Amino acid sequence: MRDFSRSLPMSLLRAREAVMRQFRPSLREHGLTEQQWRILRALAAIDAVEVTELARTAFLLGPSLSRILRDLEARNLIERKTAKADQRRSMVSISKEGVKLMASVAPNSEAIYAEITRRFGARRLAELQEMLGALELSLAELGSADDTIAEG
Amino acid sequence: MRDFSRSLPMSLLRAREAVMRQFRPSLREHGLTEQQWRILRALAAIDAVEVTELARTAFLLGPSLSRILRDLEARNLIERKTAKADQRRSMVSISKEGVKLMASVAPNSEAIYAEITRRFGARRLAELQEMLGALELSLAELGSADDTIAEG
DNA sequence: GAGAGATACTTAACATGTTAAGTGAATGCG
DNA sequence: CGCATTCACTTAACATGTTAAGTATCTCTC
Repeated sequence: MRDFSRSLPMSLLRAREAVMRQFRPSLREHGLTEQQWRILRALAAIDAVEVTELARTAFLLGPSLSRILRDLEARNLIERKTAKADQRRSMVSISKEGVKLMASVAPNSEAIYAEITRRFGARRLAELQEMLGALELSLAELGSADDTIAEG
Repeated sequence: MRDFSRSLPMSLLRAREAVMRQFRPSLREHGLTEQQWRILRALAAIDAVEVTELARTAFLLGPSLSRILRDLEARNLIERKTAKADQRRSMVSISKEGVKLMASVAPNSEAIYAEITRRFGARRLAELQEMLGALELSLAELGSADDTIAEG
């Protein structure tokens, strides 16, 4: 069997960890986890979203998002109100405080991203991202192994 | 601020998830998590290792590994014995049952990996892995942002 | 050879990942 | 209309990620 430390999943895991390792301390100083930060960033880009849509954008599973939203709401970083037309849905938006927090974290975060880009090379980074996107696409058609079996 | 869904961390996260999505169902059928599988694979390649070394190989943090080893030991998939020369260290090895389980999972796992390689292209996959390794390297010098501050 | 410090883990505590089950609100259809 | 189904979440339960603290053992130095 192939040396597993050279397998694609491990390469991806290590690469991602190397990157996140740069950001975590800064986020931590502001009392944010990586996932909470993803949610705030996703919310900052829009007015309000449904939870399901937010899950897709922030790439989180429903249950994780549910818990995190509960906590972020308790910290007054986001706001929630049920949709008028459909009582099942709730519209989530970032609060004033949330915006303020983002503003205090963003500069540092941007600087770190810039340093990573500088070290690895902007062109190379773009190539890498292109390949990652292509990989995702080539597996998306496949669905999960389960789906394949179910469909067969 | 850059659309975060196009950021490097998100690209890496989505790509890895797309890949792992293929493997998880098969592992699940055998009652294994991704991390447990990593440990068994790491152990299969050698006779016995110390916990710390295993953590590095399987890319797991100590506390996670500690818990998982406890569970794998309870399931008789691994064996542990304290080193003679140094009572602090414990040598971990895969058990006969562990080997048997691996043998039952490996074929399917190999097939999935082969399909991924086929879809994405072997050459392209090698290029991607090379870039991921390079990314890791270019950030390794940097250490974590904390270290940098500490050193400055 | 005794005590301070380092080492190799383990435990603890809290946050998230993951799957299954639960809840309340809409929808579709006879 | 009535009611089974679907939908949008939430809760639950268990596994791992992450940092800090704890424990036992070893090492090094005086």
